[in-house]
Amino acid sequence: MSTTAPRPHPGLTEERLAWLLERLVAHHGEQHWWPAETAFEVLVGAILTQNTAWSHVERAMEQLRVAGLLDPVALIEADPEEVATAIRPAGYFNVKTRRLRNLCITYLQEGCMEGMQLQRTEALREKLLAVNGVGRETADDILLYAFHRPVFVVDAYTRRILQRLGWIQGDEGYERLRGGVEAALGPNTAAFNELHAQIVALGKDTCRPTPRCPDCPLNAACAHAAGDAAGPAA
DNA sequence: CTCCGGTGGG
DNA sequence: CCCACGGGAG
Repeated sequence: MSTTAPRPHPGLTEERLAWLLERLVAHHGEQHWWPAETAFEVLVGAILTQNTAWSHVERAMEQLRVAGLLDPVALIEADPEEVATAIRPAGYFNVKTRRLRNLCITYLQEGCMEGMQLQRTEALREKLLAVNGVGRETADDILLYAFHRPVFVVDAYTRRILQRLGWIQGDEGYERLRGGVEAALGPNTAAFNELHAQIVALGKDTCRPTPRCPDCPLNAACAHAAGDAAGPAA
């Protein structure tokens, strides 16, 4: 029947993911994402945070707010140079200016939050992906954190952490990993919300490119901390 | 695979 | 000083 839904990932079990979420919440406390004022700001933040630290996004958002540009119509009608200047701290300011504009146009065409909320998740996802500048992760950020749909967001941190744990290979496709987590935890918006936020926190603070395993709340069960790091290392 | 990019941390 | 950052498009 479904040709788009990948089969569940064997290494991603409900037990493991529930354990992961519990351990991370115990270590960081609840993250209660998304850190934005309004649902529209979630869409803006989702573009601005592409390959960019959130601290820089916050400054860009504040400058948009001050300039009166934190509004879909204002963003579309504004001089692109003014938008680019406002979001400069977030980097990629020229591409992101175009992407914000593209997203705002679709947002208005689709009837803003009210109109889009009426659509089924898969249809809405396709509409978001059709926007130039919105890829799978950005679309899923929006679906989960603005529309509260039970969609799990896979990012670079997710891959790195799950791979080091030894639960996945690491080269699986995006949809495979998303589907794997979703199948294991069931359609649970609150769990997907918190798990992704916790994964980001761990990826930033502990499970970094050079991992700080001694400080990691997962090290007792982690293949990487146990020394199973892949590669020809001695 | 390459480009887009300012900013804070190591 | 270098590098990594809630990615995506051409």
